[in-house]
Amino acid sequence: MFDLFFRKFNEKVSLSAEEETFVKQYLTPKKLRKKQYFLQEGDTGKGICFVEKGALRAYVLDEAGAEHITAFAFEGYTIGDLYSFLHSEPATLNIDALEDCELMIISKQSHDELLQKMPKYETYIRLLITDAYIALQRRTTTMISLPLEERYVAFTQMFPTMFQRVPQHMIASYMGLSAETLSRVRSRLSKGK
Amino acid sequence: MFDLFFRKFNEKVSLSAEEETFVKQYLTPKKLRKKQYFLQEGDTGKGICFVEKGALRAYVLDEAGAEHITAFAFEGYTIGDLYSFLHSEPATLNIDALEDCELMIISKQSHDELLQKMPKYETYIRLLITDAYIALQRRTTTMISLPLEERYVAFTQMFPTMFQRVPQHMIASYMGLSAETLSRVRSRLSKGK
DNA sequence: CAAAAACGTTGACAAAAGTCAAGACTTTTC
DNA sequence: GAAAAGTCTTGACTTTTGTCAACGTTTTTG
Repeated sequence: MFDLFFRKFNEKVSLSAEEETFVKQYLTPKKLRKKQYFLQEGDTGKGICFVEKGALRAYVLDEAGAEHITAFAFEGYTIGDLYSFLHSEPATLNIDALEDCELMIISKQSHDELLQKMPKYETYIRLLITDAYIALQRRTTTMISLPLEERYVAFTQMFPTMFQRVPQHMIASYMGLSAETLSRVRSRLSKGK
Repeated sequence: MFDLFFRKFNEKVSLSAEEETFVKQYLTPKKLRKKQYFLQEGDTGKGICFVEKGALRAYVLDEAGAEHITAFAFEGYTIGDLYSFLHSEPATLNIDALEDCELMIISKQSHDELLQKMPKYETYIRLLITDAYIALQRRTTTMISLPLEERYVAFTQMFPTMFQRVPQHMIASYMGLSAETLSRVRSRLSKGK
């Protein structure tokens, strides 16, 4: 149940069995059925979640009510509304399950206590956020510097999993495109050129 | 000379006078004239820099040789090619001075030593990257979810300084737009919508 | 298993953004 | 202080992308 969480943790900072037991106290497992929300705009205090199994997405709604997907999360990813988590403010993101999920939840209180009591946790978090930041930078750079066709190819290479598990119109949304445009890009790419 | 660096540091983690002296050993001041590079694509081991005074930009070149600005940095900001810094690999970014600059450089070696010897430094870095990540997330969300006019307004509010010190065509580049399009957005906005 | 919902594609058209070129104005540089 | 470089705007035109609608297919769901 906690397998993947500690596998990923140990990849960054190695823990003894005792340390793992200590950290486990602060984690709350949670299951989510497909389409259920982990977080809705306005919620407070829901924590962040590590994905043991399944897939989720985060999205915002614009004034017209259209969804814009800002992130996906699969096994081994961590997802949440980081700003609202850290500042204990209402969420601006919606996060829901694309598949049935098994999650490990870390509450703000657990997070703060772990930071205080366990330097290795701080290191883990630092490395986690650093990786996330670098990935997001790469995504941003791709968005502003590559023409559409190459941007699509770059995304398929960055996130190969994503393209098998997520409907195309959601990938379009994630890329800031209409579903039709993405469909046309794909057909152009497949017809040679 | 080190004033702003420690002011910002203390905003996140407070340091005693002795601790400040300790950290100072690891910092190298550097001045840069306008248009000089701090970093060029392919460089290794140049570190990251804290801006005491002045302004810089980071950009990538596409195959056609066009520049795409990925970031600006002003007083109090930290800028560098984070991935290449942390992994000691050749930079993929170019970073140059938009104005005469006074910088504080942290080398990879200093960074690693400080992380080892000083838990407060690790905390500072964690908080720094967290803030940077949240800001970048906000930028990305703005890019995919807002129509152009509102996106421009959102940027002017996010970075009020930027719009007084940076030529407009660079802001256009940062937003992933042509200079002409940004100029037209501005004229539409000024002529009362 | 049947009905409903979701999904991906395509066509016709409209809207948005990019490109190229010219011109006026400002700042830099020697 | 004159020439050069950089900057911003505008117009005409082209290309890209979005929108709306329709259709066939697959997946969900009761």
